[in-house]
Order: sequence, then structure tokens, then C-alpha cells
Amino acid sequence: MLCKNYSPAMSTDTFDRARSAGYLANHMARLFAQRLHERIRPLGLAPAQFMTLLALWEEDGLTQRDLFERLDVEQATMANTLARMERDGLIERRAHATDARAKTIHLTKQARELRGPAQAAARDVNAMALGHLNGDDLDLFVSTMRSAVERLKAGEAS
Amino acid sequence: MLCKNYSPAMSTDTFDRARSAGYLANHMARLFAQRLHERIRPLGLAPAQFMTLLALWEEDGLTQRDLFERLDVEQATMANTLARMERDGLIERRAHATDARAKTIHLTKQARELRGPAQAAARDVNAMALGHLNGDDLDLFVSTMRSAVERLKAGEAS
DNA sequence: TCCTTTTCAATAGCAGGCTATGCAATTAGG
DNA sequence: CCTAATTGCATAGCCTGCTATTGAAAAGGA
Repeated sequence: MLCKNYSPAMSTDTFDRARSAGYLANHMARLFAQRLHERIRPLGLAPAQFMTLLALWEEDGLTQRDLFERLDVEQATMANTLARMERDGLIERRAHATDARAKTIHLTKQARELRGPAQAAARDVNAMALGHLNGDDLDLFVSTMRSAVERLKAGEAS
Repeated sequence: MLCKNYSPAMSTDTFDRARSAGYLANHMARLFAQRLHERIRPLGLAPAQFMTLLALWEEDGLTQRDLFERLDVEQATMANTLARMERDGLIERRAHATDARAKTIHLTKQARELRGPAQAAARDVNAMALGHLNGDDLDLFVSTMRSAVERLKAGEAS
């Protein structure tokens, strides 16, 4: 009995939260978000806004569809995040060149200037979580998360 | 340059979402929650309710404080989750034996009967995400998540 | 051309995370 | 014993995720 919370034959009274990958993933992600939020709140940012900025710092002028596909969230989630970012002066929406339904999303000067400090905050949190690992162990951990993401995305209906 | 998103000397234009542990943790946790929710929705459960049940299946009659400390969420978060669980007939609250402020949380028959199928669903999702790993690799991955959780909890102010 | 289908985005409503507040009951000090 | 501090819980308000619905514009087919 490996007790890794995925043996079909496991008895029903041995599910161990502390060894369940899904449980730990949730716990770890909440803590990452809390630590990040502490550090970027002084910049006027919240975690989902930072995530959105990561995409827009890479490429400005994307549409809402581009963004929610790249970040793998639902369209409605992206729409709400963008509304808060517009309210907070981080982005502005402009008419799309060829499609009257769409708008392109553009960073304000304020948002462009946050790139350095916000990314530094994120690196700081990553180091706090995993700075004890050597390069190979970190590579393996990150790769395993990426493979889990791919497998979970593929298993949408399973 | 290791490009693992935590070198302080890293230039500001190289932050790579796909290699950031925090970003991947968030993405992975959202997918875990989605896949779990698909499977436990037919049982009338949502992910945070399942997490709460994991604690109550282990030990019934806990107080709200016991629960939010074990699950590492805020008291207000737990209060809201318990309100929804009471609404849905999963728990009932009884007067605490010695403290008139507190209530003890007790599973209903319905909730006790969900243990087998709900834990099976969670194991299924864990296997979908990580079933390609051998025992040692899985152990290492889970251990690394646990160490990240501990380090992130310790660094509350840092 | 005209009509149907698809696509882009906004909105409503809910779950679950957070902070901040407030009330009631208990505990601790004087 | 009486007050002050602490503790248990509820509530309000916000952010971020989700599903479902809607309206408007674009694309496609007859």
C-alpha cells in the first residue's frame, strides 16, 4: 500500500489530506497567492491582475479572447479582472481595427512601470517557497507541475 | 542564468509564466479543483465542502476553530463554508458542552455515506494528474509541495 | 441578398478565498 | 466581584474562479 491517495483498492478510511496531491496543490497555491498579494498590494495589484499583466507585458494590444486563452481562465473571469484593472487605471480598451465586437487591451504608463517591482516580488515568493532546492530538483518539480497541468487539461471529461 | 524566476539579478524582461512555480501552482490547483468538482458535483458536493468533510470524516464533533486551524483557512472562510454545508444538509451544529459561544459540528447520515464515493473521486483526479509517476517520483513531488507549504507558512512576514 | 450560426464581450449569480468589524460569552486581573 | 482583555462566531465587502445567459457583430450558406 503506497498510500498516495490514488489506489483504487485503497480502503475508504485511509485518505490522507497531507499526502493528497490535489489537497496540497490547493494549499500551496493559496499560500503562494497570499505571499504574492502581501508584496504586490503596495503596488496597487492583486494576484489575478499581476497574472494578466504578465501576458500584457509580453505583448500589448491583445484582445480579451487572446488573454483568457493564454491564461487558461474562463471568458467571464477575464472580463471581470479586466474591468477591475480598467477601474484601477492599469489598462485601457481601444476599438479593434477590424472587428467592432472586439476591443484591444493596452497597458497604461502606470502598468508598464510596475513590471520590474512586481516581477521582483513574484521571484521573491518563488524563492521563499523553493529556494532550498538545487537547480535539478527545481527543474524536476516545475516539470512535474507542468505535466500535471497538461494531464488535467487533457482529462476534461475522461 | 537558470531562468527559474527567482534570481534577483534576472533582467526584468525574462519572467516566464510557464516556469514560475507560483504561476504553475495556481494553474495546477485550479485544474485539480475543476476535475474534482466535476466528479463530486453529482454527490451534491463542492471542493471546499469536500475538504471540510475530510476533516470531519476523521473526527466528528469538532468546533469551527478546530476546523479552520486544521484546514488552514481563515475563520470567516470556514464560517461561510459551514453555512452552505448546513444549508445543504451535510452538517448540523450542536451546542458545545462547556462553552455557550461555541458549537460542535456533526455530520449528517447523508454526509457519512458520501465518504467512499467522494474519496474515490479525489483519488481518481490525483491519478489523472500524477498517475504517470513512479512511487519515488511521486513521493518526491508530494514532499516538495509539503516543504513549499511549510516555507510559505513560515514566511508570513519575512 | 438574407437568414442562420458563430463569435466577442458583458452581466448575473454562486462558491470560496481574504480582511475587517462587531457581538456575545468566557477568562484573567485587580 | 467587577471590569478588561480575549475568544468564538457571524457578517459585510472585496477579489477571483465558475456556469449560464444575452446582445451585438461577423461569417457563412442558400
